[in-house]
Amino acid sequence: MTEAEAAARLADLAAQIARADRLYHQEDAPELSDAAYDALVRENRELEAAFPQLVRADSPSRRVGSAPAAHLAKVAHKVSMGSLDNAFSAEEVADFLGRVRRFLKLPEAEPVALTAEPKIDGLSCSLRYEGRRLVLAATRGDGQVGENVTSNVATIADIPQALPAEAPDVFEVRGEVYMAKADFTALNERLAGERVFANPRNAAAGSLRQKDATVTASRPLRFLAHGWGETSALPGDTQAEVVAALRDWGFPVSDLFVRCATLDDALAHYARIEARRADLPFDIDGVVYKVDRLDWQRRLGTVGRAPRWGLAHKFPAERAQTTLNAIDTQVGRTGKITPVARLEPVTVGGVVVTNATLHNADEIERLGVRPGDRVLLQRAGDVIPQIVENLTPDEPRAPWSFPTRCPACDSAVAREEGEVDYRCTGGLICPAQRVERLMHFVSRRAFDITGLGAVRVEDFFRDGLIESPADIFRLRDKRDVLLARERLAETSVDNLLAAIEERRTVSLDRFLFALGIRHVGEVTARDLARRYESYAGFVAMIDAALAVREGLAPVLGETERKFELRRARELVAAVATPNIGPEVAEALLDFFAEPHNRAVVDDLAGELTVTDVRHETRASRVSGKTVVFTGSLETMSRDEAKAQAEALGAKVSGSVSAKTDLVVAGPGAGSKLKKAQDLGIETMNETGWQALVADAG
DNA sequence: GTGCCTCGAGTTCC
DNA sequence: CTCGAGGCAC
Repeated sequence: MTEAEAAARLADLAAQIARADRLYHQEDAPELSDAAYDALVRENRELEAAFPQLVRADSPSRRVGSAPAAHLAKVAHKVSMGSLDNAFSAEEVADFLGRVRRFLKLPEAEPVALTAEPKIDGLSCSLRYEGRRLVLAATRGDGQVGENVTSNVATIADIPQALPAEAPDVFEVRGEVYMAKADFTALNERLAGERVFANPRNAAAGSLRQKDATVTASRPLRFLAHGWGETSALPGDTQAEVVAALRDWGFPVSDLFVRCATLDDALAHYARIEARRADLPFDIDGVVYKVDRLDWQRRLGTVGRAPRWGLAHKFPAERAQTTLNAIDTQVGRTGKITPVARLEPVTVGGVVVTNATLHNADEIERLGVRPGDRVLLQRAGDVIPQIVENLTPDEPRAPWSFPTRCPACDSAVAREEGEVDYRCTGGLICPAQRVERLMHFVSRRAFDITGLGAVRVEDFFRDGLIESPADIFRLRDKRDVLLARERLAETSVDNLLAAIEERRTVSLDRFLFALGIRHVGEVTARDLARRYESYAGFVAMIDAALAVREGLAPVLGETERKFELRRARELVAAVATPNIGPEVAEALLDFFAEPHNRAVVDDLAGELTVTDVRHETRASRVSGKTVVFTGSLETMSRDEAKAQAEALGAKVSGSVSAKTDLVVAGPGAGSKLKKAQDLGIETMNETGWQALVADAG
């Protein structure tokens, strides 16, 4: 190869790799397989080795973080890695403590000790030790599935490769991988000129998630332990004891970690940490509190993605001023019209912000903003940009008015009685809504089809390749049409089709969530799936409920209000699923009553295998039974009792009927206990219930 | 009827 | 992440 040919090839490679990086990171639509990507990177490296004088300023090899994380293997966490709820004021911290007390039903005199430590701005990492040897390191990822960074972590000096003999057989240490401020500055100087990292957090993330661990080794990464995941045994009964054990085993832990006996102590520690913030060798964005007693942590459990026993008390967000250039609107999958602020680009908290949501018309009115105004911006929770205040002095100007026509389909825009949002009335004909629904369908929490990101869904929809979800599963018949498309090579087409085939079998909960029925999100879809277990069972319920709804008519002498109440009650009874009330029941039935939706769902189901969902529970003598709690519970809250019952496979009901199997009665139980006794239903007190739970393990 | 808690839906940047 | 609002306990 001549030098001229090599130079041309290097230019070509730089462009291809940059494009692949951009597609992967920003558009979520990779066109190259991992192997193809690696081949490009390898060829680039070899050419540069042969012609060192030709190394380009924009060479992929000189770019920081050039190996995208896509190329790291995925690992499922045994115990999910959640995030913490945030608080921004002392009041919110007090609220948190109040919630803890209420959940645990603690007497007022009982103190709740908290641990407090700085919240380091790095990236969470889980280190799994088996037989006291480090066997796996993983990033947090989405909390359920992270990336395998074992070989990278092996290069971090702070992280022990082995635990001492007294450590348990299985132990997952969790903590933060970070880069010290001074090391970050030095690294950027060393990388001089080329694409430098914006902040230590990005530097740490970019350095850890390298395919080539020798790159990680050259980066000054550090680690601080603050928790744990799966463990075969725990070296203590409190957070503070376990953290002390982690330190004894050789893990760095924060020297600002303290145990606080009271709320005031914890807040004082927050103030102390905040005062020292600038002098600390690493970036922090707040203080983390945890309930010290581990038995309480276990009882408090987790809700959604965050444990009830922990809280991140964040420092006030950084703010910046900028100009509001325009207010645009966009249409969501439900037709909601959302106003978005287009801003003069400005740096806030280390990133350049150009857009910010304005949520709704009320928010715009509250802020009194119009295009041209100066506004104060912050990144809420250091992530989502938010307009805090309008800085343009009040002067009489025409207020910004909400569009009356949908920006996508020109249908009328309407605001329902008592609702804040304006919605496009175009429904099924609005292309924006159709595309958004398709995007929801393929999104990670729904069908999770890799290679079918926002950009491609939009392209395919526009060109008529995909009009409804079922069309996605018929793309395999259009392989030649796909191949004929620009920028879609054979490998990408086959990768995409393979990804689609992988999802041809789907669990009922994901299936229901993916349909995008109003008010039916992930949790509600799971409730429905657990209740009906199979697709056939679910459809049977829908048909029966639709028949009930058809048959509803006011009876003679019934007032409209009474009729509405009866209608709501009967629909809720027909759907018969926990946490589904009148509003969701109505939305569900509205969806299936629409013939077009029904056709779309039937068509889709015909392409798929929908697998049954069974609620995984521990076997116990209340599995499959209906339990009612009545009276007051003394050692636990109702929520906790309910959670226990559900974990044992029981259904919790609020009232006693012939279908009830067990009534757990505390002091002050009245009519429900009496009714249970009259019906000959088994009853027990709280101690009996605890024994039953303990029996199940 | 009221108030709490949780969920759903929409959003930003890399 | 934030907001509004649905569901349910009190």
